Amino acid sequence: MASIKTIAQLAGTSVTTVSRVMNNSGYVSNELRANVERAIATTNYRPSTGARLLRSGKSDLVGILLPSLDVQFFGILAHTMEQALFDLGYQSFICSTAESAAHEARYISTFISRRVGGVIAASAQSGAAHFAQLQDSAIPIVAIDRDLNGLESDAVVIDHDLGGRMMATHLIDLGHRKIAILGAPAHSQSIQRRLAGVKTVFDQTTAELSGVELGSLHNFDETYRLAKLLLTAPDRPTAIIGLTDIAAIGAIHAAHDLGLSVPQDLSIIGFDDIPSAAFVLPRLTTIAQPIRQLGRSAVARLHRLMTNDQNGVVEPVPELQLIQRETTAPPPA
Amino acid sequence: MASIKTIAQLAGTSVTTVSRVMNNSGYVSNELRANVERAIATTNYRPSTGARLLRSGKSDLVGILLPSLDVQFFGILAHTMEQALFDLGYQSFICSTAESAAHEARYISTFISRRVGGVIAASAQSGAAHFAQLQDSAIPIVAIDRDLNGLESDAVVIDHDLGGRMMATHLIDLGHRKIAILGAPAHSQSIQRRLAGVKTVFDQTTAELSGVELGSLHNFDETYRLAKLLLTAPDRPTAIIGLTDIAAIGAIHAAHDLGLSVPQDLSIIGFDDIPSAAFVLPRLTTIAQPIRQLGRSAVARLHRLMTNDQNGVVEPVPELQLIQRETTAPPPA
DNA sequence: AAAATATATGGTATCGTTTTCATATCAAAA
DNA sequence: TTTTGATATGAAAACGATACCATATATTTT
Repeated sequence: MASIKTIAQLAGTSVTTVSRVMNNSGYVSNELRANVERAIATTNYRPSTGARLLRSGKSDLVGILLPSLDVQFFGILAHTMEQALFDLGYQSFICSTAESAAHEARYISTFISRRVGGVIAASAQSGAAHFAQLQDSAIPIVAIDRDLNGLESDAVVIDHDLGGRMMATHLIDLGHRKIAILGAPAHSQSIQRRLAGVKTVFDQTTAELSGVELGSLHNFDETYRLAKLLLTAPDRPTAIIGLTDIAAIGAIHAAHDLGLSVPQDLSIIGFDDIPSAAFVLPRLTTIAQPIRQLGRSAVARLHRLMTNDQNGVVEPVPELQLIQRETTAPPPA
Repeated sequence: MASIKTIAQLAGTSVTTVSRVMNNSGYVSNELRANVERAIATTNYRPSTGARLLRSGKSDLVGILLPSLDVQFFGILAHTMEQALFDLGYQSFICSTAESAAHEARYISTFISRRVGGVIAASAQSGAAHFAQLQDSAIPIVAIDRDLNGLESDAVVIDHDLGGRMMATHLIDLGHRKIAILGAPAHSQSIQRRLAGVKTVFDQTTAELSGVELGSLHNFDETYRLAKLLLTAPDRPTAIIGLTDIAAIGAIHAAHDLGLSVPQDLSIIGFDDIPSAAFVLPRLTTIAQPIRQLGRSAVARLHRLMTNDQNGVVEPVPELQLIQRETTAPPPA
């Protein structure tokens, strides 16, 4: 592989000059500059990031830690953040932990090894021990979607509790009095917060919580199964709150297969507004998380931390929005 | 930041010994090993990947180049490949080009700078000029989903032409004679190949191609609009071939909004089998791409190239499968 | 007892960059 | 004519790690 020495020889000059050409620093005559550029072009030489980092100590790499990429929510998040970082001149190092603590630990180790300049993380793990290492290494961290337990750090998190209240309020306002809750994964911080929000509302009204089913796995099959449980119980609810869109979609299918019409016999509301929410028929009423704004906001915060920029506006945490589509209506008379 | 020297001092030994402890090579007494390990633990020191690479020349980094991550197909692909690479001990450097040639060029430059050991790429661009640079740098490349134009390289690509034939055959076997085609994005290599496959079948039967609409953007709104065009034309087709699931879902919605029942009035078939395909009601009949197998197969090939392993079985290119769900039936009498 | 081998440790060159320092020429200012 | 500053160039040190070489002692084999 060609190195800066190769280029220097080819251009008949010193490595110092080559470095100057590449970094546009100092003085270089037009002649030598041309020679160097020609040499670079013919060898398609690229300076080694490793050596560069080693010498200069400056890193433009940002670690992005997500629980997965095949869940669309995180796919969109990763995509948005990488675009935003790219535009700011950073490189993204995207990692998917597959919800495993071991993977997460290994990746954080890698972040330190690669001397990343900053980290954006949505940790699946409750313990934040690994993240303390980052903090000890003076690497700025921004938490996204869920905050890092017991770690003081910047966090870009939507108000899940409010989201829960919005779902409950919408259904109660429509006249529902027997409402069930369905969600997954039970261990997730955001799920628990939405659940808490929902319960807050119930505590203040006469509406009845007619069942809660929380699955451990966040997928269609699991939520579909639990939805059937909810819908075949005695004194069936007139509405279901899906703590995620996947759960709500599972409920739609369960209702469909049980011969129930949505929203005539049963109202269903979801949370997230993933693309599939608009694809199902009837189209799902849901609370939209501003995923892309969330990502951009996290990037902006990290950028501020990395550049030590004190001034400038603090980006507001993006707001939730009720997207009223076709799966909610007043309860049957 | 702590370096190997810091550890050596702390442990009262030389950098050589520290290196030996970290790499489990050579001889180290239990006492010194313990000292070193203690020093590492207290500083949470991690060896610099850059320096390591510089000295040893060995890279465990694999570049993954994809057109996007917010399209679920690529999200799943990225996720699977990263898991497979992780298990083999590689690090993944996932990049999303946002379908832009400029991004792609910059990323390939980055790959060379970071001295990646190999690349897996689904290029959005037709010109493969950038990839030639990789090849010149002796970096092994595996193309996935679409092959690299004019570049001799290993490719893991499903048989899109066959996929097209499977869709057409299924509908014709059901008795359809007036069939329209809907797809996007028009410039995509895979879309064109599926289209060609469909047409092959039409050339050999009396079935009539009653319309072809190709959008430039691959999203719901665009395909929904085109589907309406197809369905409001005189002599409406009895079936629509969606070249992607998104297109097929657009068609389902168009039919629904036009008061047509699927599959009684109109049959619809898709391609990909993304999760949403099973979420829509009626559930979409489609040709499943074995996305995860595709990813694993690409990783296996790259691994073989990187280790120069000649023996071992060559992974078969994964096969397509017709998933018969609820959107296809014989045409109305 | 001598030779060979296993165990243990450290010094130093080296990888590819950037940075600092040194030096030289030339033009403009004093 | 001497000073000053801009322009131009290169030699050498440094970054953090590994690899090679040298050295020393302990243990085993001849």
